Amino acid sequence: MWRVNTLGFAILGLLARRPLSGYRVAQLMREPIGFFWNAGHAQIHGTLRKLVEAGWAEYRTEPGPGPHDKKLYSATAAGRAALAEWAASPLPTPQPHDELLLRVYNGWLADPAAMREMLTAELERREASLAHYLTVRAEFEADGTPEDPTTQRFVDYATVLNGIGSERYVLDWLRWLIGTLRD
Amino acid sequence: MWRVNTLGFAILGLLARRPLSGYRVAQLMREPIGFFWNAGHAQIHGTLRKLVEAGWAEYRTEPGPGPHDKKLYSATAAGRAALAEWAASPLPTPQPHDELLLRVYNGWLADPAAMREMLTAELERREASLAHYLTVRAEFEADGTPEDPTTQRFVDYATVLNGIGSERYVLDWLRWLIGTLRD
DNA sequence: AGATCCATGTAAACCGTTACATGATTAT
DNA sequence: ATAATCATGTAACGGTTTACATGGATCT
Repeated sequence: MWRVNTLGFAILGLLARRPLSGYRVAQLMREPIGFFWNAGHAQIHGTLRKLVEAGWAEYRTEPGPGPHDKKLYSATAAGRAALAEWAASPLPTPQPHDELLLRVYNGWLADPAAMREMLTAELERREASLAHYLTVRAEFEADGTPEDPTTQRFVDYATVLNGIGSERYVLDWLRWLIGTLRD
Repeated sequence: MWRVNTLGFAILGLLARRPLSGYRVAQLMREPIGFFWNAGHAQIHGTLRKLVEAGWAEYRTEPGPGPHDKKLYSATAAGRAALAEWAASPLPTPQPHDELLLRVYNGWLADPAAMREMLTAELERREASLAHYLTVRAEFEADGTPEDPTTQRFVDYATVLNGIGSERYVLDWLRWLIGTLRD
């Protein structure tokens, strides 16, 4: 039987919250989840099939638009239990892939003006991202700061706070770096 | 001809600094580069072969221990030029894969005590990592803070500062999160 | 004597991206 | 009329991991 991979748990985490079509999973994989995980629809459909084979998800069919039926997936009790155990199990050592740092590491060879341009574009992208996180945080706090770590609302809030911290430190670092590239 | 991927540039960045065997590349891919990129030796040998085919790297053979000859790779002039251009070219939108955040996102289902344990282990790992970065920074600054962005010494320093900032914000966030899991 | 380091390679399996393929419903 | 959205799938290719395979030199 298939050894469920991290993407499997990412998808199961969405199905554990509410039943979804593969198409909706792909959307959520862009918008709230996209800040820490992502996958395209081709990969998602295959993984959903494997989750069903593993007995961790099930679906009911509805007549959908287009040539294929719509499938509404949800997590089974076994799937939820496996997800709950996985969430708190020891983390594997991370294998980072940060292209920005790789660019900077090789930046001593590059034209400083071109480097400054690339970094400024990245700065602007991340300023927009921070602004978005701050809006979301404000919406959370307007309804009362979440406090119970066993609620969906709390964990959503926690990931947003992480996003804010993450963008803030990179922005500081980028501003310092761009400053060293002044002529 | 092969479209050089990000790993190709990661390896080329090491070869642009000094000639290396594939084995040494694999070592460096763990230790200083491992904080922002990584790959196993199987992938590295294949990519080195492709870099040579592309005319961006070359090697001279030396009798090595074991059944195969040792190959000392270095970047060609064309390779260096391509690397310099790539370093400052626009960044693709990043596709994050952060398992820690995925765990937290599903943590509402998990046992809070188990969650606290996993997060505490991660906290300790990252405290050690921060301590390491701080030592490296102190060594840099003892010899005078690097200031010229067109030197290897400066870009190495810049990546270490990034590491410090990155670990510090996650540590703050982890301490807050673990605090909410007190019983 | 045994473990670790240096050193390179192949093969199979799996993961991930891109392109191709179809087609109804709804909004502009 | 045209575009976007909803909806699912396959095929080909390329990237990544894991296991297998070999063997000298050096350290404990």
